[in-house]
Amino acid sequence: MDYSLLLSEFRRVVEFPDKEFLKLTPLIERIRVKKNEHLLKAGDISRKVYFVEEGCLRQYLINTNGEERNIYFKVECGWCSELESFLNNTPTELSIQALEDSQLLAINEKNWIYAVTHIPPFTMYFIRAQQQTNYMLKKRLGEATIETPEEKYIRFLQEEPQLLLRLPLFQIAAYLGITPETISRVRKKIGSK
Amino acid sequence: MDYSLLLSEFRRVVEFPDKEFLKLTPLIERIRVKKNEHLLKAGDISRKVYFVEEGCLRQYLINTNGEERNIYFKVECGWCSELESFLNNTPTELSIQALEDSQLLAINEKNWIYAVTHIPPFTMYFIRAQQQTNYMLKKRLGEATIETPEEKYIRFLQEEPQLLLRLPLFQIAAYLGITPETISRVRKKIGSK
DNA sequence: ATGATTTCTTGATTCAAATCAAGGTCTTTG
DNA sequence: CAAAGACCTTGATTTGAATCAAGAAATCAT
Repeated sequence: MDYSLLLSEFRRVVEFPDKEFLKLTPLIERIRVKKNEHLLKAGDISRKVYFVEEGCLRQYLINTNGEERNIYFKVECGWCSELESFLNNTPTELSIQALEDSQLLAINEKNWIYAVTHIPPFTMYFIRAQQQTNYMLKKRLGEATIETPEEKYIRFLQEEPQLLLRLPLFQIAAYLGITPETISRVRKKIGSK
Repeated sequence: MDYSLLLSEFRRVVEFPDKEFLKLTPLIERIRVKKNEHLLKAGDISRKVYFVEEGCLRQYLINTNGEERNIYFKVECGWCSELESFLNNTPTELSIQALEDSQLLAINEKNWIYAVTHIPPFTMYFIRAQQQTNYMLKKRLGEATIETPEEKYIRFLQEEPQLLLRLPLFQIAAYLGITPETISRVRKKIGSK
């Protein structure tokens, strides 16, 4: 079994000795999911933390009208989970779905708790990664209601251009909180794909 | 020095033996800030993590037009910080300001890193608290662009009614991402304060 | 390849919330 | 207490994005 992608992601952020990593790998399973398959649905209790080796996941909110908003997309080297549900054993309101056929690493609840309490570099990696997510979410929350559709799309082009190439427009629209029609018009206006 | 509020907050979430807590208290300082004073301004590098003993802080985003959006308010027993800036030594885009005269506990960078690497219950508390914030932010990010002003205000009344009593309306408006005029009209419509 | 389905663009129209404006209420403070 | 300033409400108007609708382009499956 090759876990080099995971290890390199850890080492991007913290020091992670081989010895500690060997304690972690037995706690991991590798799974494959098909495009459109759900890993977590609103109302379910989350049982696993996922690391994307290949493919793309989205976490999203759906309202009573069936309208959806994507919270984020996670591609290679991204983590996707709903720890709040996982740790408190409560149903989540946020769903997780594969947008491409994907290969994932998964850690279950018991193993995750073991890792975070017994493998210090994992703990520190986790705190740092959480923190980055946190800051990103705070910024995006502010931007969500202060920026115009044009500003949102231009920011997206600058910050996450690679997603444009692999996702359909309506998914990006549901991420930016605007309609596909509006994006189409912004594109025309700014003369950009 | 009395740190009972902090200790009770820890114990709300995790087990926290007195022995461990005594390792933490020497790392803390108590500070007072006046209403409207800034603890962190966009462009600054964050140096401390704050725990609110009394008063109210807000973290907010400001754009080039001077428009503001409040990310959240933190009152008694809340934590307010920008760890991302703090840990990476990079300027933050999110400011922190006192909205009332406030009494805070503060932990500086060196001490925070010591605590999170040497005081396990602090580490676990921190991970759990981060996680809660994370989930709250994800949900609010989805809601920010899917809910109507009326839905936002009603949710606010249900979830955080105590804030209504201590904050001016325009701060709440900047939190919900709508104008004070719109809130006024929603109030009239739903016949509620 | 070809038809079927999905996705994207463009145009016309509607509508909800922002903006602009003014007056009223509440709070602070000298 | 009076005056100033801050805050909130209400009304009139504007406007930007959503919605509705249709057709074009791209992708997928057989």
